[in-house]
Amino acid sequence: MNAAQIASVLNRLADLMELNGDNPFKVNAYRRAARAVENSRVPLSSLEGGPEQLPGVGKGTAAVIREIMETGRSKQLEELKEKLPEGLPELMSIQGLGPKSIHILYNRLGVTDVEELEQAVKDHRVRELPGFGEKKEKNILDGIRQYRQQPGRSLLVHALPVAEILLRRLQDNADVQRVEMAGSLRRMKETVKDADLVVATEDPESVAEQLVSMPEVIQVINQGETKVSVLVSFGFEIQVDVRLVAPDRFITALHHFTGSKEHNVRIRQRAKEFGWKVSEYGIFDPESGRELTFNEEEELYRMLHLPYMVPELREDRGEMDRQKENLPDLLEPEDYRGDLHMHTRWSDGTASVKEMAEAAMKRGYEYICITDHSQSLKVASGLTADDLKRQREEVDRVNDELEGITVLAGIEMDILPDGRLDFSDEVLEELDVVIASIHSSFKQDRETITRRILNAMENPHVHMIAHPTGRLINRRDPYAVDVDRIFETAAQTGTVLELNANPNRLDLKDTHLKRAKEEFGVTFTINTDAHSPEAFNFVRLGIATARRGWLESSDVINTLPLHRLKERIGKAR
DNA sequence: GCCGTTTTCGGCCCGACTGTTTTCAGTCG
Repeated sequence: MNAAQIASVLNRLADLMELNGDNPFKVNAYRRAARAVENSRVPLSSLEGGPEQLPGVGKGTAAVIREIMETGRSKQLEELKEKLPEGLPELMSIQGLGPKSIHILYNRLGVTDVEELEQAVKDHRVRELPGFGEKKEKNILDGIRQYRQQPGRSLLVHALPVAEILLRRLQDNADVQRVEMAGSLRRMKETVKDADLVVATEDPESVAEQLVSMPEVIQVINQGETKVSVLVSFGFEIQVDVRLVAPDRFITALHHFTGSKEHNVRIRQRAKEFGWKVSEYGIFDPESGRELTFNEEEELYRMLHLPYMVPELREDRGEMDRQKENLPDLLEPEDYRGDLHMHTRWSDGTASVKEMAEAAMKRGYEYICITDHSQSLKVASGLTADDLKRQREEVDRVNDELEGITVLAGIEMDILPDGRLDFSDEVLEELDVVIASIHSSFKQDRETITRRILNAMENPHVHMIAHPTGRLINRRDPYAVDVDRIFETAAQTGTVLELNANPNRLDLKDTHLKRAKEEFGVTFTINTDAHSPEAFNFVRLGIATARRGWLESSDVINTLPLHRLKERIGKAR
């Protein structure tokens, strides 16, 4: 059991305890313990003095953690699972229903799943319960309908341009003094539920009017003094929440609505240590009655004697417990010197080698690497060893023609279902960069598919593993791969792991990056896997994800000048 | 369940909003 798995058991335990009607503070204690396990800088097994060394872990939760580590199970969890109907946790995802309501519905009406809840509402049995009424019944019905439609979370790559369009429109409004994105969008999470914006204005009414009268608005959900929510359609539907605040409260509101919720909790606890109160309106000193507002977020953090934390770090994944010098000096877009994974018309790309190189030059890259698919990937017109030789000639020609960029010749080679590689060592050693990846037999069991990737990493000619877990966000689960063994072997063999910046992949994801770096010392590469010149733009998402994973410039080989890059990937021993 | 240079007991983050309520509980972000 790794840290993430133990944390997941603790969280599950907290969910069920909550439904069981346990003391909310106890529930919260389990959630805190889960976060502590997940955020621990040292593996649990090497914690001298045991889990109770972690902040928020005491005798009780430590015993549970020990039990999970030793047996892989939790007796408490099994008892709760036994006691509570299977369908109950699902009810938590219905808007407006929380643990208290579900507890009552279950105990008084015997409601155990969504269908029974719907029936109970239709029979008007729910309105008879204490604390419920007619309106609540209607809300529950709406909640069920919404839950079944599941609009789900939007990909960052879709939501970001919408928010940017709205941002520009608001900036053009003379009544708007400042406007910024907030929420998970500003934190650059891989998916977002809605697009949050914060606006500083003296005239909220006029701004609200502008928002609700935009042509893309298909529904006004809420139009109040301080908040406008609209459903817009830009080829896909997304909810946009705009907060309207007085200019002097802009920064505290921006901070509050940027979140995350967990980070905000820690910020408010911190303020309390000084006897202050933090809210979206400012920092309030109950003694003097003074309320502080700010011009920049940096001042807010300084006020709390904290180092400034960029939005990508605000997840309560340890950032609040670090001194300034222990916070990462995050990777910046300017550090990025070249893309090492892309396709051309030789396989399934849309552009030539030269067109890709020219597009890369325009972006100021110092180098790129052409990595078309290998022979076994027939659907993508994979290249044979012979094709590779001819492609190398074309790469050489482009290098002669173009000044200021170096084109490397590589391959994205399939790891075959039986674990063999698609080319012999003799073919591989001719190439500048060898990326290995999986494009078939995704459904293999954990051991088989993990072994497949380990094999590839153990080959001295394989420099990198592309999209190591194979997940497609919202569409396909990761392979059953044991990521910890991948990280461990990557560190041992010097194999570089990819953060694939394709917006559907972002693989490795933020939490993997952080753990692979901190616990295993893995080195990474960020590549777009571009199949066209336009796709180079995705690097922005890759860099944002890397920042969410606490990566610094020195963790990512794409920040190296060419000669040092060559040294780094020359792992043949 | 956890925690303590004001506390080993009595707290545990803040405010808006809604719907159920004559003063508040639950949910949400």
